[in-house]
Amino acid sequence: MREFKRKTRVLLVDDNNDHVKGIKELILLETGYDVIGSASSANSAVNFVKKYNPDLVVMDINLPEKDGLQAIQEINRLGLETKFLVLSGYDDPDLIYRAMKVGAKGYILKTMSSAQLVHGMEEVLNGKVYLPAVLTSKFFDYFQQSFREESAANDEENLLSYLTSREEEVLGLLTKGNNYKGIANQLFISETTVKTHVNNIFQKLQVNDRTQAVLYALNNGFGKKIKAKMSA
Amino acid sequence: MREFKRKTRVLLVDDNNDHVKGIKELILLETGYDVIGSASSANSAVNFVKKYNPDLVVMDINLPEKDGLQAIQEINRLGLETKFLVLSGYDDPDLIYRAMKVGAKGYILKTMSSAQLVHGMEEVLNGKVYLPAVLTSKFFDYFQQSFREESAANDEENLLSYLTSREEEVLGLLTKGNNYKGIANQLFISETTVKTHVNNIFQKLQVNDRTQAVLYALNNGFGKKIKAKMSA
DNA sequence: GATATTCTCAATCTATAGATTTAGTACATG
DNA sequence: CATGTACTAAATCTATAGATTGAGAATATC
Repeated sequence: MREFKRKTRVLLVDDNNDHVKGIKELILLETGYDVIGSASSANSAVNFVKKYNPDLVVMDINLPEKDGLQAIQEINRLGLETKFLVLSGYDDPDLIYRAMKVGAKGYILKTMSSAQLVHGMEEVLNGKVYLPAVLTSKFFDYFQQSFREESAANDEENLLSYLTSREEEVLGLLTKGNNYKGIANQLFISETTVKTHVNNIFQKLQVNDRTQAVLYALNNGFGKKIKAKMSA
Repeated sequence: MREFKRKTRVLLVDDNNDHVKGIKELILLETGYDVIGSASSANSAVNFVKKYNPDLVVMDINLPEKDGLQAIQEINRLGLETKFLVLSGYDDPDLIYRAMKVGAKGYILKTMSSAQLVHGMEEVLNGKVYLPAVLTSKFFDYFQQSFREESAANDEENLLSYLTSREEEVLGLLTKGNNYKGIANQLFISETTVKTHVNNIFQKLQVNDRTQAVLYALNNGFGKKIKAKMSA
């Protein structure tokens, strides 16, 4: 049986033409890869993928106008098998987190070696996630921090705990976008009573209007429950 | 200056006594480690940490009654510097995800080599996250899946995309709880102009008031966009 | 150079939100 | 049974939100 492997079709996305050239040359040194195009904006990247369905997109995420993460998200919604390897100049935990969140399969820095880039491409194409150890640590710093803050916010002094059950009920309807009349109808009480409750809620949450009350509620775990699962 | 490095104090948590013995012997083969105790339940692990404040906890998460993840969470709330390396028999993406979520710094399988265990311990103690490539992939499978489901619901036609950049700016301030006056002051425009923008926002988002607009924004990914940074 | 969009603002009007005071009922607790 | 709290409600008032119309300036598009 003859060895006949279709070349991997790659799209490069970067708004800097020199970068595109450099990376392209680098990739073409490897057998098995074809750079079938390049794009310098998120929109053109999306259009290119729609037309030519590359196997892999190597992309910078710092693009003019719309950023690369949005492009990844849009393309992923198309339901294709496109893999994304982010090639970024930044190692912010926040950026890494958001890239992985929207569905990137790998993230490497422009300062990393070309061997690492090629290795990352291979891993990603094999269905794995490629995130160098340094970046993995940064990702988890951010990931775990977000949960620490969440549980810290729930602790401390949560003003929501001072609400009576009726007030909680009213606040719940506020967070659904109801006005006084809507709440009154749903709770079978008068509009003035609702106003009284809402005013008391404002006092307790130390806010001035319903929008702030709703924001306080959402930011402080109102309505959130811990889903406890049994472990194996 | 004399080389004098304090030994790393390790707590082992596993409900199987044979496992504890085996791991303990393994660790003690390494210089620099002291196994200062072992626990066979989540509660006794928590109590042990409170009393003896180990540097590292190597733990199985499959424990009777309360599971190891809860123990990690409880201990992390104490505000100590305790590092956790999960040593599990299972490689479920869900388990890995939850372990990392509650603050584990590493996760390795019992089937992995002792060299890998020791390496993981070192990495974790150095403040890094240790997650073997196979498990990293599993973690991200789960992680990304959870967002795919979320964005599938939010997607379809996102009305936020019809907003002009100025309207986005105004909506951003609305989601901070500002009233007309506050927005006008911050954008250096008149209050009536703000009202015009807000009205246009309502039209485009098909809502009736600011609370609904804010809720729509928050539920449809507003603000989850990249804060554009200058590229190198 | 005509057209469309965006951003700006005023003026005016109505509707709703929010503040405040007072008060009746119910219920629990000491 | 006196006291405190939660829930209900009315009345009244002010402040803010929101709808609508019209219009000038800037910029981009064709």
